[in-house]
Amino acid sequence: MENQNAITKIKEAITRNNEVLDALADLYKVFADSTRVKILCALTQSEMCVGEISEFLDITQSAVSHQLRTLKASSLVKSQRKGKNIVYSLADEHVRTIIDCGMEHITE
Amino acid sequence: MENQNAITKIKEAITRNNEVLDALADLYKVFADSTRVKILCALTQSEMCVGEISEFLDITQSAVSHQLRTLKASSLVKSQRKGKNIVYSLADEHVRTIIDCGMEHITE
DNA sequence: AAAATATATGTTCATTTGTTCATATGTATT
DNA sequence: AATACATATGAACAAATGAACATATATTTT
Repeated sequence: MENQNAITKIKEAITRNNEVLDALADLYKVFADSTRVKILCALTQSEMCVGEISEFLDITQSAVSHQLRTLKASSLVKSQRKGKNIVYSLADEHVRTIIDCGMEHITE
Repeated sequence: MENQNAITKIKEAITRNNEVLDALADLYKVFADSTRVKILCALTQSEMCVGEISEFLDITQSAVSHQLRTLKASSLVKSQRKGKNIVYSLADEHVRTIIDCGMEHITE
């Protein structure tokens, strides 16, 4: 059973990396919502405060805030107070890469 | 209002690409489940039939079949009958790329 | 210190999603 | 053709999710 052996090895590898794969799925969960994707996409262009995002996505300020919280918890965005606003921006370049990565699959 | 103008342009860009961004979120939705990620991950190593996947993930054959259906609908896997089995494999290299992309963010 | 402004949080509700169970479909083997 | 085997499908149900509403918190401006 040559092939069976190969399958067993793969099974072991998956089991061994179980937590990492769970974390991977969790990361994609964050990108798996069009509101969040749009927020992230906007932030690749420029930092923005909550009100601005709320205004141009045409959803409640509350909804935006909740989503930003999710994004922040996943270390995808960071925030910084500027005057009376809290300005959000991308945490690092990974976000851009991940978005581009997905885009390639779509636009082919 | 220099910055306001920039925001307006971003808003327009997001609105213009609304469908694409929705599709992007939909794509990520497929990766946003640990069962599916594990299936995809396994398939990067070798093609497999439903029974094998079911066995090593330790979930119902039915559950696997349902998830494979989702994966196929998103053009991430393809299937082919071989004898009495139906063997699934990755549809293209994009899957590998997308997984690697996310991995980088996690393992840092 | 009070009022105004911006953001965050708690709760509720409707919707979506993943799994299991039962069963149907389809192919291979006898 | 009948049986066994592998996969797919449908229904039901529990859990997760995203949005809105109401309200709390925090900072700035007067």
